[in-house]
Amino acid sequence: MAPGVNEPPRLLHIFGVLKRAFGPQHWWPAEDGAFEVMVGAILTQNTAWSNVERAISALRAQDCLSPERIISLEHDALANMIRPAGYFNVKARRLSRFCQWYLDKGGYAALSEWPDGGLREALLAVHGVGPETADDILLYAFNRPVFVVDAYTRRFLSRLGLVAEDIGYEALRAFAESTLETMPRPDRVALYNEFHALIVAQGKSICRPKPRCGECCLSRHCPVGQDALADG
DNA sequence: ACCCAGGGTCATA
DNA sequence: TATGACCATGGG
Repeated sequence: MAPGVNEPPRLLHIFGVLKRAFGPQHWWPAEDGAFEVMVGAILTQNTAWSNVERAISALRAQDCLSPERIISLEHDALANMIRPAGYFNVKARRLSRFCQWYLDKGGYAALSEWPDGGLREALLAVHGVGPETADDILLYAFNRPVFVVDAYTRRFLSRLGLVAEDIGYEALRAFAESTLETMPRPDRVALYNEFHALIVAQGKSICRPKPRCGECCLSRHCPVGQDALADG
């Protein structure tokens, strides 16, 4: 059987198992602005979300949660505000560059007109925006049908035996997306949104004691994994 | 004290 | 092309 064939039911079944186990995640809900989502996507690079929340709160408290304000700040001022998110010198530069690009391109309304692929290429061309950050922004800020791949996703799907442990980012993304391509676009956006959040939720809860043990996380020792692996 | 987190870039071989 | 170093805070 060719790779990918007959995978949609399996992935959809896994999605159902995760949803029943962890419930709705409501990540980056519409009430938060799209710009805040983008800031969060950059600040959360290799960083716990609880730390990112402190940084975003600090930005909001100083009325600096806008691209105009951010590019107007001195490096040290911005770095100090986002200090709790870690890598503050690196991320201050990345935030500034991103905001400059964002304004240069005309802001959210203008960028919303861009096609999926063109927007993704443009995001990846911004210094400090890699594949996952770009896809976070595409999915959660621009509602584009992109399956976000992160360390949890690779661990999760490889331990289920669906992909190789060392599969590359684009290959894994293509795998996850191609298997669900027949679904209507708005449904895919909603599904990818919740799917990624649920994978992170299971990764945090089940992997907590020994994240890299290779035996927890939906392998044979995990009850959720047994459900997910069962034929649905 | 140690390990990890919703990564990405850059230098080196 | 493929590793390794580096960035840095806060929680378990």
